[in-house]
Amino acid sequence: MAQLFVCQGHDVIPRWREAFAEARLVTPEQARAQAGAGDRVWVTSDLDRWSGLVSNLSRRGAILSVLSYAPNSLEAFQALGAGARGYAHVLSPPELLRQVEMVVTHQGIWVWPELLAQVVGGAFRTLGGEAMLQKETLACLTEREQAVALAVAEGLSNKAVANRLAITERTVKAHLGAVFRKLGVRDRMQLILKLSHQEQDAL
Amino acid sequence: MAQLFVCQGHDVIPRWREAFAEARLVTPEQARAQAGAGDRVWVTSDLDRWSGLVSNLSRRGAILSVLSYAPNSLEAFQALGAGARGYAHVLSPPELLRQVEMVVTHQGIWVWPELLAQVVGGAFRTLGGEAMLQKETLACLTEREQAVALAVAEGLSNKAVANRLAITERTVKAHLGAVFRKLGVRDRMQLILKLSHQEQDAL
DNA sequence: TGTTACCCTGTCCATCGGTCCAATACCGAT
DNA sequence: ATCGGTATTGGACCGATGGACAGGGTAACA
Repeated sequence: MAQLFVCQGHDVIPRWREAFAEARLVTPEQARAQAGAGDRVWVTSDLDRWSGLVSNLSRRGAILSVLSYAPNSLEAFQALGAGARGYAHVLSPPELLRQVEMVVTHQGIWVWPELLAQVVGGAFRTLGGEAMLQKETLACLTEREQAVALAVAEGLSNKAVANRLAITERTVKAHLGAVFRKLGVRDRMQLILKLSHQEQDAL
Repeated sequence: MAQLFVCQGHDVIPRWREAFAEARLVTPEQARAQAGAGDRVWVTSDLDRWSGLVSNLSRRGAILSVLSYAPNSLEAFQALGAGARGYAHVLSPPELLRQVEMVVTHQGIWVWPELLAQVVGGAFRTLGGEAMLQKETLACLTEREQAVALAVAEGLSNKAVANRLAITERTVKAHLGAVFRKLGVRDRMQLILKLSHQEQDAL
């Protein structure tokens, strides 16, 4: 469970060593070579292709946090989208870094406090809008059919939907068949498109 | 620093007491009366006006987590938008509940794992960073793989893609396999979800 | 009581989808 | 000229999917 700080060496942050005595400073290349599952890896967003590094290491099971000199919401979502679980200022005090580390090691998300409101608020508005569009097409479905349709629209397999709704896979198929018939689609792929993106349903 | 579980009493979850020995079960009214700054409050989403309760208590400094019998992205955003910091299944095992508690008390966000991708993705789209991210994901594909990926993202079957591109269905499978590998997705549904929010600008 | 709608389950079967094993050919780079 | 990447196929395997057919149960309603 190594604690790795990825940087180019041009600016070593003493706060990092204060926060984690056992921290190791490594180059991006060393990080790619050494980081494994469970390692806590900290990446500064001034590195070249930092998001690629983040997604690479996070896919390998490492726990990523991104540190930025100028935190902003877009970069925050780039970080989270790439698989990072933490996003904070690069000069955060040691106590804060330890707090971030505590959160991310427990499967949590830690975002720079000033951005948290936009993160949640903005996301909620879009989801609300999408929900309105979905409501129309879902209106003609029964409650259970809607649950199945929405689960399928998330990319789940029939087995996964059955597991989530605590019913058999066969029942999922039955509901799904009804959904296809009512919405006039042929398969789950077109259902996903219909629910996730309304405007082009000329199929 | 009380640990309060808000419920109507009709279904007391023993896991809650397993997770937190000092937990107190309270009604929504009791919660409004007793909860104060620093208290950890757990609310089930089957309560009437649960989101109002959540926003009320969170404004008073309590640390809110929402527990749902059927977690879904819309409800997750409602919860986060109302000020909750945690969102999990109501039947989560005690270890998971303690993990959530650990995260939220350290200023973190904890979201039911299956919803995390959507939470991040939905919020990212809000800020208009979608097109850039999509171009980045398509950039690592060859010209032919992009054509196949985009056709599949329209909901076409392998056979239909083969007809459009004037190649064999077998070849479509080959390209598609490469696309899955490079983009780190498991099947065509994940691919659709990854690409369905852009199109129109890559051809 | 019969009807209707919804929810749940089962079996059978044809097709589709994804991955494994190959192979051939083109083209640029070393 | 050999090597690596890309594009193109083939076959085979097996799980996932969707449709057809055939039921079970509950609840509301005339």
